[in-house]
Amino acid sequence: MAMSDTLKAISDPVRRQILELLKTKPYAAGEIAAHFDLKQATVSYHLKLLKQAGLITERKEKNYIYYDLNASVFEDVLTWIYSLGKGGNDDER
Amino acid sequence: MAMSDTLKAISDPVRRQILELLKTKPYAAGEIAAHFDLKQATVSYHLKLLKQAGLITERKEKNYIYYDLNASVFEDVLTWIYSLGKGGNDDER
DNA sequence: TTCCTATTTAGAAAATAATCTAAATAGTTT
DNA sequence: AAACTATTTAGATTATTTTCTAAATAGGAA
Repeated sequence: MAMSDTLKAISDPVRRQILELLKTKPYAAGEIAAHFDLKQATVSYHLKLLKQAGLITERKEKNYIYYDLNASVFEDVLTWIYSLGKGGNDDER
Repeated sequence: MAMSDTLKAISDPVRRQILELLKTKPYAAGEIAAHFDLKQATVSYHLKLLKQAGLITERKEKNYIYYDLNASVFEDVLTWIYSLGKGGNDDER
């Protein structure tokens, strides 16, 4: 649940795409899997990592499991990145 | 050199610590290695990845190689993270 | 030139991560 | 209950990453 998990989670392109998909609305696991050329079990594995990192939440409905984005977890990452912006570098914003 | 490389680079705790070290001033490869319980060759490998990601620059002086932080590369990452902050989430800032 | 010192590169080994197949779980519908 | 649908879990396999040892490079000092 620490920043370390967040960064690990978003270091994988598949997981980033999942987050981007969930940007607009929640999707069921199967719907998410349909977007990738991967087995459902594999996507389920990625969802588990995202969930562990706190980047998504799940909600059961019927026999579906809907996943939703939780971008608030990025706060620590943003803080860390900004902390690296010292006053000596040539061309940062 | 894309965001993908940046995120891969900072997904490793050793590399994050290296960046934190370089926050204040440039250090020679050997000085950086001294901060870790790892072989110099291993640290050199991490420096190579950070360099490839554009997160550090190098400058030769005598037979030392000084590494310096380049945090400007984070711009894309910040943009991506912010793009995930849609208007529907409960508690983001 | 020969000897140091700093660092990287090459290649192998160890550790971790991503993917697949097959089986298990769980809730729905009939 | 039995059959169906959605999804996860277990275990094996493959791929990628991290680390190490040993050798190579390169520049400075004797």
